[in-house]
Amino acid sequence: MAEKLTIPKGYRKTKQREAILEVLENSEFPIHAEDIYLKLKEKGIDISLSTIYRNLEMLTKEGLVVKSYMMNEDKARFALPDKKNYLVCEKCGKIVIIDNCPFDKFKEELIEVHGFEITGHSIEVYGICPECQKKNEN
Amino acid sequence: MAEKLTIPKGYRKTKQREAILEVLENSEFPIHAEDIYLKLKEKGIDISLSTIYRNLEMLTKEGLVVKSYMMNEDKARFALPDKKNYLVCEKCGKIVIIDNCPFDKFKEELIEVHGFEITGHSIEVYGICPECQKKNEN
DNA sequence: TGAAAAAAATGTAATTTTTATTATTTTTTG
DNA sequence: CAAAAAATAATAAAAATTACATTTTTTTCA
Repeated sequence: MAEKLTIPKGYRKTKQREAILEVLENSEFPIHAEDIYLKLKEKGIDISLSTIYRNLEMLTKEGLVVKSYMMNEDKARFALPDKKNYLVCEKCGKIVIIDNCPFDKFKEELIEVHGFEITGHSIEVYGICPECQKKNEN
Repeated sequence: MAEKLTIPKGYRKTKQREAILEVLENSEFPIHAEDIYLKLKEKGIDISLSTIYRNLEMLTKEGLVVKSYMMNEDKARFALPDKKNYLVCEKCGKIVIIDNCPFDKFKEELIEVHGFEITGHSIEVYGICPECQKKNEN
């Protein structure tokens, strides 16, 4: 469970906004706008999909949320920044977060070679998870 | 300039298919389906957008092409696999390919920790390119 | 506390990207 | 060259996202 996030300064605290953040906090991996919509529906919170999109856009701009796309999917996923590097199983679709991100070790090298001032990154790795490997052994 | 690609076995050789591959070969970085459409229009090659999408889907499935999404864009980009790791400038949008991909060094570590059989990956790094850094010094 | 003003939320419609469909054309093969 | 298979173009349809006009909620401050 992640620590409690707060709505960025200059934005109002609303039920919907807090509810969206809560779903993202409790999610293990990047999810679609519609997943948030359905999760809130389940909880009895009535919210419109466009409100979710609008808030996700704001949260992304403010840096609280990271937007990403998964291989062969045509819709965006959203997650807190600590969940932006992940492994995806090509067979079952399982997503596993890479939490000790290997990236930092390369950062210096990249800065040197390309001169970029690096502000962020995202890594997606695809493959076959241990469970699906076992299934294929039959 | 990359080496000449061939249409995968079991598929027919058509003008359109070859033209799409040529555009991808000559492209420095991942591009949109519509970019391909416009480039071919320029060259006087008449092709329909759906043909481009259909072929990109096939080429992606066959592993000749990699599909990716860029930060804050809602449409897919396509490129040959050697161009799938890149730096994006947040200011001017410039894209620079990372060609000596640092990823391989971590592969072993990831396999050990998560047990995945890794088949591929893509890395997007965002930041500010040297030129935009200079502009901001004013 | 209670308007008035400001900001945010809503539902719907519109837009954009991508896919499916179908009739036609092109390529392959013998 | 003719038949069969595959690919294409054009169009329509579907899916994801954004824009718009209006309503609701929150804030402000007298």
